[in-house]
Amino acid sequence: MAVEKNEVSLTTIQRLKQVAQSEFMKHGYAATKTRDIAEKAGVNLALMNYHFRSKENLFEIIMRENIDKLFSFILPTISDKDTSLSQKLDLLSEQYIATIIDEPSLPIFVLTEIQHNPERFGNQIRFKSEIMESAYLAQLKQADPDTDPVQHLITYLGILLFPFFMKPVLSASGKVSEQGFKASMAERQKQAPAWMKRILGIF
Amino acid sequence: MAVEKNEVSLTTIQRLKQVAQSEFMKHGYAATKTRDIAEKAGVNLALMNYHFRSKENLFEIIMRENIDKLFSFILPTISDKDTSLSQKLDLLSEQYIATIIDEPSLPIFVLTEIQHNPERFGNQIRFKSEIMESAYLAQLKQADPDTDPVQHLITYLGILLFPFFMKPVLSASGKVSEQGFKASMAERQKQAPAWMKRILGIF
DNA sequence: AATAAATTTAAACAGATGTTTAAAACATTT
DNA sequence: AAATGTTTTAAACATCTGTTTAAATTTATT
Repeated sequence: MAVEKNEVSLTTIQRLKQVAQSEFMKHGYAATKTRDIAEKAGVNLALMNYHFRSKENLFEIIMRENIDKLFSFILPTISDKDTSLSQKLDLLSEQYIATIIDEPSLPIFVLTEIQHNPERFGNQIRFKSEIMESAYLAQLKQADPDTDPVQHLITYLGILLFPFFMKPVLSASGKVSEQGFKASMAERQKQAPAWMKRILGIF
Repeated sequence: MAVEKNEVSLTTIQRLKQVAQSEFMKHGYAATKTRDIAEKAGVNLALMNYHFRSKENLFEIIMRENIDKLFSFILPTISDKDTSLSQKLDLLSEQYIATIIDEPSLPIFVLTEIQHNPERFGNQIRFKSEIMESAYLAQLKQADPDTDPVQHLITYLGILLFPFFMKPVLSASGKVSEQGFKASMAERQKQAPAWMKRILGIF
């Protein structure tokens, strides 16, 4: 009995999760060391296993949250039957870039780890029902009946997310600063919907 | 003296490189074990170090080749001053998708490892001179003077490459087969230039 | 054929790394 | 205050993993 979720244990668990999230994102699962997580969280090494059983289990918890952050959070927007396609494109651009801008390595992290372990994480994306049968997809199909709407969905995701994949390249080549990247993403946030509307031929 | 590059050592080295390439692409650098490479190449463990000095050195060789495969191979196309922007967009779509279709995990692999080790690999992309001063970029600027041409470059790369990033997600969700993916990429190969031309407002 | 060089092998090394153990410290309940 | 449960710690364990060594084998040179 005794404690359910007291102050101390919560902050310990949260510190571990925070540091784990940061380390996993920076180095990927395999290159992240439990000792680094413990050290940077300022807790004893064995505490990680006490609270999370194993590195793998901790990782799975983190992954679940990040997959949600990358895919599931847009479900309300794309499922809304009361907004037009044009409005959805505006909203998606705004929401996606605003969400990812502060965690720019999230997309590449999630997609990399899904690729390294497809059987484990692939099915966590509620792709079939919620996305495939969304109003968004139907509206894409209506706007361009000749093209598989999934292709347009991928294209728009690419327009919104691909710059985050290229960020390390741009940064390392000394071509773009942190400031400059954020500015260019703010600009893209405004232009992306218009670009997609031109592709779809809607105005 | 003696041997320079005889039959046997070449095939051993090539087998090691082939397997290393495949293993690094599947699991990433950190999760790839030297023992796996040796075993799958059918050579003794120590031979890898004899021929390549270290796992890291072998990886760097592989990476150099893959960065070229992802970025440098388009330099002739984008530098050509005798082709129009429209022609370049056609060529890029054709070349990029044809090159990557047989190695679909190449883009995510390269960009992930650049992110994990930006100082080492980031500067290997000849971004400044060859790309920034290319005819392609000038023509993008001319077509849309109000937008940073680098942004259009990134957008088009996203349209062409992002589906490869999504492939594990689509596959794992059981929504798309290997066959289906290739077919959709063939379709995209045809449509992508038209989409980009609509974004740029050229016809 | 004899010698030298290059390649391959089996075995071991050294350090890293995820995890466990057993005890201590701390908090809660009775 | 004693007893019970929870959290934290230091240390050790067991395995994995990149690399090296020294000898054997194969290939090339003279």
